[in-house]
Amino acid sequence: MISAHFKKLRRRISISSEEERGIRGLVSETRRVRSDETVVRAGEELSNSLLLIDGWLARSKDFPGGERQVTELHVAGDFADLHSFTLKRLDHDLVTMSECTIAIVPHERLGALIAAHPRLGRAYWFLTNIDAAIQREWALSLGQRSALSRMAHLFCELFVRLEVVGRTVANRYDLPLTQRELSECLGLTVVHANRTIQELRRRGLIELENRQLTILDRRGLEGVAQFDPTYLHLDKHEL
Amino acid sequence: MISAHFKKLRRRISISSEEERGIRGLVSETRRVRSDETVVRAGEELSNSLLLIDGWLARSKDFPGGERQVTELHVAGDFADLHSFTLKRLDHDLVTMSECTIAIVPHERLGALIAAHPRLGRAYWFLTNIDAAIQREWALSLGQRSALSRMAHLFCELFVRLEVVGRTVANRYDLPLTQRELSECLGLTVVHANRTIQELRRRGLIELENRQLTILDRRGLEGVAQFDPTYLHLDKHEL
DNA sequence: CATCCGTTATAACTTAGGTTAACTGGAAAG
DNA sequence: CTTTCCAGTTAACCTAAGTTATAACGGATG
Repeated sequence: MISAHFKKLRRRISISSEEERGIRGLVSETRRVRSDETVVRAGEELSNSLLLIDGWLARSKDFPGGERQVTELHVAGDFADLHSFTLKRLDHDLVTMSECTIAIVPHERLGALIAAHPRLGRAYWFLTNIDAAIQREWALSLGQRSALSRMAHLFCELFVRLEVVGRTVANRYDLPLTQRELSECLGLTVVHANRTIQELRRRGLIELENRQLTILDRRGLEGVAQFDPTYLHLDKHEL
Repeated sequence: MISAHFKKLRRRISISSEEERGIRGLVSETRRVRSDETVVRAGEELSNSLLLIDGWLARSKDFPGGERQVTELHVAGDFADLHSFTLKRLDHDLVTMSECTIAIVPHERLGALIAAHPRLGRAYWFLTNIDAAIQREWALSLGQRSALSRMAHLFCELFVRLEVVGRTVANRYDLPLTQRELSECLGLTVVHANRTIQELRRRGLIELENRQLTILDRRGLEGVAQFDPTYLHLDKHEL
C-alpha cells in the first residue's frame, strides 16, 4: 500500500523492520479523491498529514487575478504536507492533479512514532528538507532559466523522482498534467507553455501525448535543462 | 550574544529557562567574516550549522554563465543552514552579504540538545519549515509578480523579519545589499533592478540611500507587493 | 446525434524586462 | 592630487514571453 513511500525512504536511509512496522502503523485511513479537488486549504488548522499512495498532488497558491503558482508537485510515496506536522497551518493549498489515493496520517501518531524512534524524527525532518531543496531548484528555474530550459528541467526532475518509486517504464512516465497546469508550475502562460512543448518536440527531445511523456533524448533534455540531480539527495545517507 | 535568535524563537513558541540554557550551550565558537566571502560551498560535508549573530548571509546558486540566484536571505537570529543538520551537504552556497558575526553550532551538540529536549527538535524542524515557506513565497514572486511587486515584496518581508529581532528603527532598516545583489534575489538584471527602485522612489513608497531603506508608505508598499505575512508564521504556536 | 466545454494548437500583435554601452560620483589607493 | 574602481544611473535598442483571438479536436452530457 505505502510501498512507494518505503522505496523513497530506503533510497536515502536504512529502515529497520521494527521502524518499518512503526511507519506502517501511521496510516489511520485511506481516501480516494477525484481530480481537481482542493484537499487542504491554506490556513485551515490541521491534525493530519497526507501520504500520497497514488496520483498527483500540487502545492499551489492562488492570486487575486485568478493566476496560480504551483510551488511543488507530489507523486506516489510523497508526504504532501509533512510540514503541517510542525506548522499546523499551511500557507498554500493542496490540490489533486489527477484521481488520487491518499493515506491519512494523524499528527498524534507521527508524534508517537518519533518519540519511540527518534531516528525517524530526523528521517522525516530530512524529507521536508528535500522538499525545500526541490523548491529552491524551482526558484532557480523561475529566476534564471528560459521557458525551454524550465520545462525540460521539470520533465527531468519528475523522471528521476518517479523512477525512485518505480513509476517509470523505460524512458516514459504518466504525466497527468494539462498544459495549463504545467504553465502554472513554470510561471508561464498556457500559450507559451504550448510553444515550449512544441519546441522540445521539434528538437526531438520528448514526445508527449495522451498524458504520457517519453524522453527521446535524455542527454539532450538534461543538457537544455542544465539538470543536476544532486539537489534531490538520492544517495545513501547516515542519520 | 544570540539574543536575536531567542527573539525569533520566542515570537513563535515558548522556551523554558532550562531549554534556554541548552540552546545557549549550542555555540562552540564565534567567527567574524568579511563581506563577500563564501562561508559554505555547495556539496561540502558539514558537521556544523551556522547561527547568524549579526550581518547578512545569502543562500545562492551559481549558474554556468556567471549569473547567480539567491534563494533566501538571512539576518541576525537565523540559522542559515539548519537544514545541513539532516542533509549533511547543501545544494547551494552560503555567502556573506556584509561583514558577519557567525556562531558555530556543531551538529553533535544539536543532536544532544534534541535528545535531551525533544520539544526543541520540533522547534528547529519548525524553523526549517518556515525557511521553506519563505522560499515558497519567493517562488511566487519569481513566477507571478512583476518586477515592481517583487521588489516591494522583498522590502516588506525583510522589514517584518528584522522587526521581529529588533533590527528596525521606526520605518527604517539597514539594507547592506547592492543593487546587483538585490537583482540576484529577484531574478532581474541590475539595470532593471535600478529602474524598479527608481519607480518605487518616484511613487513615494520608499527611500534608499547609504544602505538604509526607509519605508515611506507601508500600506502603499504592501499594496503593490500584495504582501500578506501569514507565510512567516509569526503567531504563537503550540508544539 | 447535437451541443457543450476543456484542451491543444496557431497566428498577430504588444510589452516587460534584457542587453549593451556610456556617464557620474564617491571612496580607496598610490 | 590623480588614478582606479565600483555602485548607481540613464538611454537606445532588442527579444522572450504575454495577450488576444480563433479554430480544431474529443470526450462528456442531454
